[in-house]
Amino acid sequence: MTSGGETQLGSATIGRRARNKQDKQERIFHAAAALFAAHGYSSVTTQMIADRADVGTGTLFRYASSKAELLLMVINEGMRRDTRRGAAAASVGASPTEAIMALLQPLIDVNLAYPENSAVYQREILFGSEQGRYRIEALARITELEEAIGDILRRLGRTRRVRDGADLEGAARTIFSTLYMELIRVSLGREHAEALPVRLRGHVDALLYGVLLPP
Amino acid sequence: MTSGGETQLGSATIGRRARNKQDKQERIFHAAAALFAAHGYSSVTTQMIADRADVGTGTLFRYASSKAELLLMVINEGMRRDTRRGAAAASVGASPTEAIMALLQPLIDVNLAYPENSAVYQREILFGSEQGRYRIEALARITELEEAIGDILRRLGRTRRVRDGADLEGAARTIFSTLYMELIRVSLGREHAEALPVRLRGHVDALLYGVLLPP
DNA sequence: GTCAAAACCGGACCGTGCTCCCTTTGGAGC
DNA sequence: GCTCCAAAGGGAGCACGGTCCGGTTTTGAC
Repeated sequence: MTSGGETQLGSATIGRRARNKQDKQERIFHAAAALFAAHGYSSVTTQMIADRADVGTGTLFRYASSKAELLLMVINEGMRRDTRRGAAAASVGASPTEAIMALLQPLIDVNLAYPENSAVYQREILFGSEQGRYRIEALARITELEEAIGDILRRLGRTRRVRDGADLEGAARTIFSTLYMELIRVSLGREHAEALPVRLRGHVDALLYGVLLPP
Repeated sequence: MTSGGETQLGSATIGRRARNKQDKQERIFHAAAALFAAHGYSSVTTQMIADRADVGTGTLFRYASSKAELLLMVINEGMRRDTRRGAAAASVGASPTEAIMALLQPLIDVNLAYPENSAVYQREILFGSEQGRYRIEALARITELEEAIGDILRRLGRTRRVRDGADLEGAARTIFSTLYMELIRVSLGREHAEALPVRLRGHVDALLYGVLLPP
């Protein structure tokens, strides 16, 4: 290398240490993503991930505090990618029900594509250990989703009259809880996936009826 | 022993083997109940339970297929005891909301008394392994609860007129899902327990509005 | 009373997630 | 260029849940 050249281009001020770290982070991410997708959460061991990422197990747990966190890390990334699409679709959605459905589409898609991993994802979001940065990130995203539903309801409240004393926040939460439980039922194979959208629409419509006054 | 005496009184036809079995079952039950109540699920090891029940670990897993099943076994028993009370209260409950609240009281009580164990209970009901007799029993109880709520709604439908095309089954499910999620939130310490009844009533009232016609 | 079959028991053992602690690396100060 | 310390790495090992198999007890037929 020509003297000093490398310090000038690219990530100049980033030292070798930071680069190493980022590199490992990426290796771990890709190893985990590939293995989980190929074999499913329970069939993948942390040893396999460490080997594939070419790091020791000790190192692995320096980048994610548990096996579950590794899954959250991977799925969070996918959700971030797909969520923009959902939000965009929601903003042009004709009916409020459609808008809400559009928002939830990414969650539904993950469910269909990777049922086992998705079930673990839901489980960890609800019951995972308090600390854990990737769980916190997932929770934040969930909260956003809930608020987005609230937004839709509020927007709707400007066209249609809202019932006296109706609690829009509470309604958003009810919708969200219901959808979440339906999602879990499906990802556990206790309900057929095809019927999911229909059921969801039914739930949402009923709730809207309870909140809005007849036109 | 006097000849033949023991075969005549008490559990006559029950052989020594069956009696041993039942005895062990009870020892295991009480050991698990005491330890879980005293230290909380995660701090109890299967070894501790086996020791206290004075059986080997191999034997322990012959009576419950996993540690989680041991917890389900213990809590199911408590629920069975308390649930009658709830159902009785529900049938004399003035408003439908009150009736529903009365039904859920046992679940709420367990939540308050043993938050950690309760969280594990919910988790296992939702995500536990498919087989496992105690989980199946718990699921059955949950289903009963859901149907009891449906009953209350239907009973209500005889006094008040139901909206055209309203889906009472669906509504019962929405209510149940919402309440269940609120319960989980509390048992995870993410919401204050005191506010729970108020929130639940709010959810239920809103949904009833969506299903019923104004009087 | 004898004996074979069946049911049962329990502790040694295994796999897995995760941790502990020693080793290695990176880079700032001189 | 050398020193030195903090930070990152890594792998042997631990704890715990769960299984397996050899030995023992109970049962029922004769």
